[in-house]
Amino acid sequence: MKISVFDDHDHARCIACSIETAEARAASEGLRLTPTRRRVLEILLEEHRALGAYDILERLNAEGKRAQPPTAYRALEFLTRAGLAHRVERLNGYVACTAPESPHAPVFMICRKCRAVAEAASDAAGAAIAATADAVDFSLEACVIEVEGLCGECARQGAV
Amino acid sequence: MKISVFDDHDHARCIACSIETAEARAASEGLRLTPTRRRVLEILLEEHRALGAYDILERLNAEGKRAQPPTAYRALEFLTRAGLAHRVERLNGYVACTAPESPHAPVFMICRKCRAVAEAASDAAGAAIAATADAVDFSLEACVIEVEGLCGECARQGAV
DNA sequence: ACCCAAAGTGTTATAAAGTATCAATACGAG
DNA sequence: CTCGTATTGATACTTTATAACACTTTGGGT
Repeated sequence: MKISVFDDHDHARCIACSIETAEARAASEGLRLTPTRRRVLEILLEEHRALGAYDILERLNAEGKRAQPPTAYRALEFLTRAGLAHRVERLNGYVACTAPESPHAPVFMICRKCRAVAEAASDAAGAAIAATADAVDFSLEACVIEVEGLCGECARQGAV
Repeated sequence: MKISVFDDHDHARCIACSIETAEARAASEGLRLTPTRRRVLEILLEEHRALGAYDILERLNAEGKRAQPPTAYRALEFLTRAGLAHRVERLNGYVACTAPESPHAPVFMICRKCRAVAEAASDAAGAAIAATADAVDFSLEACVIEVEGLCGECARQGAV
């Protein structure tokens, strides 16, 4: 298995596909993918990196808006609730979801050198954690798994 | 298995034991457990809850100090590097480590009602995540696993 | 005992991240 | 059309975190 985010891939297609899914979801589930929300999703999709709310804000404002912090936070909250984006706790940032069709407990792989963030899935990890929660009588509602290290590319380049 | 943090337990002993371990580690590994650092560890040990740096600061200053933010952050950084405390990303907070003897990849169970934070361990989850990282050619260095939900007590009380 | 370098602390200032509030507006079900 | 709800705009503020620099303590070498 290779994880495309860390390598070259058809990024235009990657974006188009996500937007398409978002629109389909919006149509079928009554979500309101307003212009700002849609634009924020596009901005997130432009990079496989976590962007902070203020990064988003900067980019919105570079396009002529006069947006204030709540604008970014509201759009990001909408997107995360809709499963179209995820918050990366470790980075106080957000990434577009790369598998918005299906609900899932994502595992993020954060390269500390190139800052790329890849979304993987690990049913085994999810199951193990569910079992642990169960064993200690804890009723699990949400799960954050974030891994930090080096992506293959950076590791081969002998990153410090 | 029961997780003591969510239930009654001999907390005084729990604190004493951790401080003792910290001192032993300091002696054997050349760590400098200075008065402020030690006091911060004690403060963290007082509750099985995540405290923010500014909570710590407040408590230090309630005791007559005139500490500024960097004082708290420095002590917390020392403690986390030494493995005596952990940062809980989800809460922007810190908890004392409940198993400071051995290095480990902790799993935090965060009760969203009573705010208690329990530290569990799941070798299976760690192994699954390591396998996932390996599969995508990612070289893992650190791993954050944080679970949110309800502890048994709060769940039984019919928490919302 | 004395000096030095490294580690630790105090202090000031500021950056970065996130939220409360309220007025104005757009939207869509009836 | 119109009423109620969701969304947006705008102002101000809180919380979290760090940079920078001077000063102090500590422990090893001589």
